[in-house]
Amino acid sequence: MPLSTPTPLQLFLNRLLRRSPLGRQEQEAILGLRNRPAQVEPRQDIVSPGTATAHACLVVKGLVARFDQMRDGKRQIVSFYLPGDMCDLHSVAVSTPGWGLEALTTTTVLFVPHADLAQLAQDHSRIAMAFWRDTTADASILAKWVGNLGRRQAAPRLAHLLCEMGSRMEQAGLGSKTRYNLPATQAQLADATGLTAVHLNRTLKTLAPYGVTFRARTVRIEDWGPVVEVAEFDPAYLLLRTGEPARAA
Amino acid sequence: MPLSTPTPLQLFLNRLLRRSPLGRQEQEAILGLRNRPAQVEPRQDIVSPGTATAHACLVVKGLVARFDQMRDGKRQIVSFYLPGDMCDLHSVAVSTPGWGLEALTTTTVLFVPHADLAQLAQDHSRIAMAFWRDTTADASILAKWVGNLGRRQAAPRLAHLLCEMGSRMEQAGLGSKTRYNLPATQAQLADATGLTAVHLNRTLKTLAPYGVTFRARTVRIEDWGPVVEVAEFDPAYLLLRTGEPARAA
DNA sequence: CGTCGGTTTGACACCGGTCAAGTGACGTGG
DNA sequence: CCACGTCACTTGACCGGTGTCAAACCGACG
Repeated sequence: MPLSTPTPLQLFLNRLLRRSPLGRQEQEAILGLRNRPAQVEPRQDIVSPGTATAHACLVVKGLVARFDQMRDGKRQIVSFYLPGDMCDLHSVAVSTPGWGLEALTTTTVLFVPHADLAQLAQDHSRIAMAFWRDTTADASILAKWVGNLGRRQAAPRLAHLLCEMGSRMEQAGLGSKTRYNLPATQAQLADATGLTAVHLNRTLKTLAPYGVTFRARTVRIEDWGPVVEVAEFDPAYLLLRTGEPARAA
Repeated sequence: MPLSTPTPLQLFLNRLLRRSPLGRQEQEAILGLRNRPAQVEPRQDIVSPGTATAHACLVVKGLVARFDQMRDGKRQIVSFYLPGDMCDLHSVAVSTPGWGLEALTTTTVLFVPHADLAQLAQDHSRIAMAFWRDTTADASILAKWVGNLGRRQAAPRLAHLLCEMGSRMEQAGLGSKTRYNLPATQAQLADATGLTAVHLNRTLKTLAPYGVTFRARTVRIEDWGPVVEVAEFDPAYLLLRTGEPARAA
């Protein structure tokens, strides 16, 4: 439990603790991580495609997207990062060029040196495991997206994304899964669902009868059940712990 | 370098060594992993969707696919595993139900207990890092697939997959990237590319002018360059080390 | 010779892309 | 306070890429 106002690194620690038990000493090591805060304006690339970095990037406030860019400039958003998420944690294990990171809204981030994270993982096996788990959770979401893009039509596809973001938002303490702020444009949601902006707009309307609306950057889902139904959404892949955060022995 | 006939676990070790340095002791620990071999027939599920397992699954011979299944029975293949690949390494970090594993051809696998792998990671920080890297490489491929499915048309999409499989086959020592055995049916390739079997067949034909053929389960690419071009294929995301395997200090 | 799984082909329907125009909210500068 | 530009969203008409359905083909194997 965070005692006072949560520092940015607390957010990250909390996320880890949701899935992995960590001792007091390990928790302090994480909270003591060196870092450099930065503010990024909407539509600005935090990391341009093809650039290697020496820092992971913790989202503190706002919304960040990782994307793959085609030769003709088309973008496919490959994952969203919410406050508390560490964007490039996997790049501690492997420096990963080839993807870009874009701030979708005014965003506050913390840059944390890869080297420090790697050192932590080396010194504390439980932290190593926690990082690995965290990366695995991201990978699990990626796998689901592959299924979503490959085998679902526009409406269930979008519905699935909105269910996912709702669940993640709620779990991050940023709203309820049936009503949350999603600071993205329709064009960006299109980039995430593999649709065009025009068709995303139309698809959004076909979801209206189900009580799904997206206005003023706010997603509202009147009735969770039916939407989950069309989306075939099963949150298991998010690997959320439902109960208390895991505790160290 | 494997000295004598490579044991199955050697395959796995080699794969790890391609990306991570490991000392003699660590290498021996991996080679000494408890395991249970098994043979699986084509089209048979190694792990049914929704089942949790206590074992990771090392492919020794053949081809395995991880897939996501929709309510109506449609499948989306989410990743392919070649000999030497550990199918569910990530599930050591998090037990991941929700996906199935299917043998595409007659396949030999080795089941390795999660617990033993976890123990190894706990005892050897370099092994932990190696596992993490390995998982990260898989995740990188997943991310690329998201881009591929979301923003490319059938022909470049399929071409991209064939380039990827070629590169991976070659690197696993199972052929050359321009000519390799891919023991999958067209329907299964369709499941991987998010197409229907019918359209996959047609798409295959549109690639013929580029010198791409798939007959008798063998992919042939007459001229690598132009195909890479239409596919927009850049192998960086495979995170292959081009030079010597990394060595421990 | 018959069966079966996999592949190939054709005709047709439909989902989603493309292009283009129009609306509405908001901020800026006159 | 209004004129204007910008950006996101909306709508319509049309087109093309894929899906669907159904039949035929083919090679492997009994």
